[in-house]
Amino acid sequence: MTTLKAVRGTRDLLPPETALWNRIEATARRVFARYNFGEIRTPVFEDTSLFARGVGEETDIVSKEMYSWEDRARAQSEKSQSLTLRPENTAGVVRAYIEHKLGETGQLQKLYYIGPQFRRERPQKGRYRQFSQIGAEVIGPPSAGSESPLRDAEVLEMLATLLDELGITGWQLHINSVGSSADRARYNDTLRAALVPLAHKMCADCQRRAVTNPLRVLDCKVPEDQPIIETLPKIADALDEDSKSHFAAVCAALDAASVLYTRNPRLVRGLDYYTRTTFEFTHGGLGAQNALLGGGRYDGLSEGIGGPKAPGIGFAMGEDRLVLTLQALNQGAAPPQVDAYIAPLGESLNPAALALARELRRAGLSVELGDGSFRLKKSFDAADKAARRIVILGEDELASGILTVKDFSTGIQSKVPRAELAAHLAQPAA
RNA sequence: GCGGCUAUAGUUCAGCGGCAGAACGCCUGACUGUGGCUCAGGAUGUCGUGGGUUCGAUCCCCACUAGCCGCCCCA
Repeated sequence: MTTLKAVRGTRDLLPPETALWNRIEATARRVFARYNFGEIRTPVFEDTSLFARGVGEETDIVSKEMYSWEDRARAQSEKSQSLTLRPENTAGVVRAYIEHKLGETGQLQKLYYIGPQFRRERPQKGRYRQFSQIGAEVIGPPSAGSESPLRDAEVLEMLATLLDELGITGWQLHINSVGSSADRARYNDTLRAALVPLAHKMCADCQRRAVTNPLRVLDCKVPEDQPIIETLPKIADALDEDSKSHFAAVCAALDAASVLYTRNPRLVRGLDYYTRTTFEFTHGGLGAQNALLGGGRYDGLSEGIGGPKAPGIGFAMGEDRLVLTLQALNQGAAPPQVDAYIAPLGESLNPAALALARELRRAGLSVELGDGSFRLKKSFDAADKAARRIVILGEDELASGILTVKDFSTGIQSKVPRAELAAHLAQPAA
């Protein structure tokens, strides 16, 4: 019989790494709360058409990376339905915004989520088929200020703060504006036309991109192509006046808040719904997956899936990549040390050891419980790895109520009355 | 989906067409209630899975699976 394994592109997270995941999530929740975001939890699967209409039929995500299946009809009268594991969470959040008529509140909605997403891609380090994203959306009717460049800048400033508080040093923020969807379509045509006489001088990938996806030519990393790319029309020149001034206002607000960024006129994102501001936080040391998070404004998404006008801006950060980055920065989780390790001497002391452990744990201490069958030497060995102090519980200690405690950091051994034990163990190690 | 590299002990990895190896970790003892250092001893395992070549395959060949790197694309 073949042994079962986690399926391709999925994996188990084990201690102590899970402690790092919890720290990241706790930090994100703490920062989001300071900016008055509330948590939203949407279903892990949705109607397939939500993603087809929201993310874009022609995107790679929708055309070849979704986990979709036909949910069978239970009765003759019931139609079967195509369902899909969510490949990203923005479409689900906007669907919920529409479904619950959150626009009718007249208030700006500030929502964050943390959870698994699914894409059927070739797995690589930092790219899994089930991956976790931490994201947030600011969305609402225009009267609530949802189109204001201040919202863009606030989200970016929040992200800079979040990365700082996570302990990620050396991040870079790249921002750009892709304009309205009309601007974008017009620029796409301009670029395609401009590439016609140039493409044959470029790399094979670019020759293909020039036809299939001209915007991607801007991302080319081949050194020989760079001079040609420099001569191509800039998207900034294709923007209408509103988009230009909006982008200028975003930059001005970032300057005022001293958030460092780079204007990157080549930054184009892969999802169809992005308009105006797009951005990406990157970090070296992630290989080809150098993006920690990405996002942008999506002023037409709600209407695109049948909702009211509800401009918004949001981002999604790859939690797996935050973990990799923090580990690379030597901020991975160390095995935890409990306050005390209780070593009963002899199996007859085991019941008394449990009673003592219960007493200490109820006092709020973290306690590891050994076993009376261990020789004391073995208990010391285990205790030294797991705990700051060892508490020895033998016949003498049980009878006298005076316990033997040794502090591993100082090597000092002392006798502590049971009534004072919890307080003694609560003291920080010397 | 395409191309390249890889798969051997719990972990990181050597290795060779003829008995399966090291380091670290683990277990036992020296030391009957005292860890870290030291010393002595011990167990590590379907050599990824299936087929082929061969007297004989962990090694060579093929397929599959998985991981890593790159491409596409993206968090």
